[in-house]
Amino acid sequence: MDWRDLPSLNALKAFCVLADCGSYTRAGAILNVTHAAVQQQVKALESHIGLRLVERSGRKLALTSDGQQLARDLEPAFWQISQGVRTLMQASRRQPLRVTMSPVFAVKWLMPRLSDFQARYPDVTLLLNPSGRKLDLEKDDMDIALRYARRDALPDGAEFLVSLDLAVVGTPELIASAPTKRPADLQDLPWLEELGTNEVADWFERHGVDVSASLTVTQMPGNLIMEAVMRSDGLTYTACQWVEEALRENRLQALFVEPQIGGFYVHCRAGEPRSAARQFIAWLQEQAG
Amino acid sequence: MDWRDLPSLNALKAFCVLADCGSYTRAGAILNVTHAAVQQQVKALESHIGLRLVERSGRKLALTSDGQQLARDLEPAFWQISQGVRTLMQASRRQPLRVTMSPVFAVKWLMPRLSDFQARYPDVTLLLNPSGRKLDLEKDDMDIALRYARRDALPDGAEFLVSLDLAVVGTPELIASAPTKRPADLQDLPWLEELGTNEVADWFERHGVDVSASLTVTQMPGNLIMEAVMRSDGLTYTACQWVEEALRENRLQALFVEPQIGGFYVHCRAGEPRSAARQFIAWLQEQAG
DNA sequence: CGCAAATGTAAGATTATCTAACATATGGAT
DNA sequence: ATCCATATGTTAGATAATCTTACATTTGCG
Repeated sequence: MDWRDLPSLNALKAFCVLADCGSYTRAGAILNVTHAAVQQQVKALESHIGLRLVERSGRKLALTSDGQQLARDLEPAFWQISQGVRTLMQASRRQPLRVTMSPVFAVKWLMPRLSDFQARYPDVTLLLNPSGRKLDLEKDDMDIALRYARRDALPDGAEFLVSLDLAVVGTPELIASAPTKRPADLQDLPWLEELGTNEVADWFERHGVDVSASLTVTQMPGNLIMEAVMRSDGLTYTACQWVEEALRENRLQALFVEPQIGGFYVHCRAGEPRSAARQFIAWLQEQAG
Repeated sequence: MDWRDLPSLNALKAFCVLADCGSYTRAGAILNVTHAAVQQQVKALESHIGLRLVERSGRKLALTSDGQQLARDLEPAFWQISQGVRTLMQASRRQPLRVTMSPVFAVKWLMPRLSDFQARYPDVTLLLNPSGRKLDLEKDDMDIALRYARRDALPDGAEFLVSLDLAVVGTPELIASAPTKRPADLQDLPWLEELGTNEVADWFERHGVDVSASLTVTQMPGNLIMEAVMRSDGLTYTACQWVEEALRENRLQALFVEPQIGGFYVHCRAGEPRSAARQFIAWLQEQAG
């Protein structure tokens, strides 16, 4: 295959359209360019090949016999290319964009805004996967992940989205039931944390408290924790933003607030080519910023 | 046919070559560009289609199933295009370049230089047609004409080549046989001119001589004229350059020399696309200049 | 482990391509 | 016939696509 002295493929395309419709002006309209562009392309093609392909007779154009022969070869070839590309593009459009995130982020931040996205990009189908488990983009076949991280530990390639103030949260009653001046004071109170995580012990460690001593931590599914906290079953460590309303109404209190210590970032699978992914990420950033 | 959202054909070409050879670096070499160019084109194509087409596993590349499907469509299409173009280009190369000119120009100017052209462009076949008749480029199917014109009457689109000094020419014997001070003196001498032309009468008219009175003009084929002039059969009107040697050796004399009054120009058929034509014309200009 | 040989990325340079503006040509309407 | 609407043809300069350069990253091999 002699790829090197192939003429400009755009010129071939222009000629093929011209052959189809028999007019520079109309061919230009079809290709969304001016007649002059088509005419220059065709001229360049004639010059590359070394034969006249088009002839003028009056106001009409006609292909020379060489031009007709070339058009006979080009038309099916371009048709085949067009079909092949179209098939893949349709397949691509049918695939929804798969997004994974923690359930609390889905409920508190993403879902309330989602109707705006769907109004602006009605063609994009989102497939949300709220999951406590941190899914792997490649292995679990996800396109985009929205995850929590501390500010100082953003993974590579992540784009920061929403800043969060983390704090220890409990009912005023529970907090009043014991001293809460220093972090160490809290180790005698009951704690609740998400199944499979180690947030509470980490928190004490970061605050210089040795928790090798007794520490009552009950693990439960994330969606049940706030209910239990509200019943004064224990303290938990969470973002003030997720319990904003309860804090405002004094149904909950926040202790040892760490402002903007971390937040949610967006992570996109490497090399994701779909424009829908770019659109969704840009929309997330707009909503966040 | 949806010509408008076809992806960049160059990107498709790059992908097709990549699919062929399985390496950005090699594909770049084949297309005579860097690996980075290929890789950007393929990435742009993935982004246009919205699907990944290529995957890296270690140092090797592999097409995704979508990529394989696309390559299956593209390869025969590009092959067909390539064949169609190649066929026409070969046909074009086989056609010789048809050049018409006056016989004297062929003999005195072109032929002596022709071996230089053929040495430099051995691929170009010239078909020379020396002809007294002024052929029509279109009707007589000629590509290039080399013709005489006065400087002040160059036809449109003509490129001037060689400047000529025109003069009345005759043997010293003939010229000595009568007064030759003023143009009018010459009207009593015998004249020779090319068949079918009117050069002599025109010359007298330009010099303000009324030749409605007797004027002896013998018309004959151009190639016989100089022989007859040498035999003192008459005067003729010609370019000093064509009889340079005879003038130098005083076998002929020139009267009323009009320096640089006209010359030969080259005229190419409108829209001639062959590079051979451009090469020949450039060579003519170089030889002339 | 360090090197060689790939791929990946981004900024800036280079080309190809297009537009705008005007000239020319043609066929039909007045 | 002459004018006008509608084509094509041509060019300089603007715009956009494409490529290169230079560097980073990844991977397999000795």
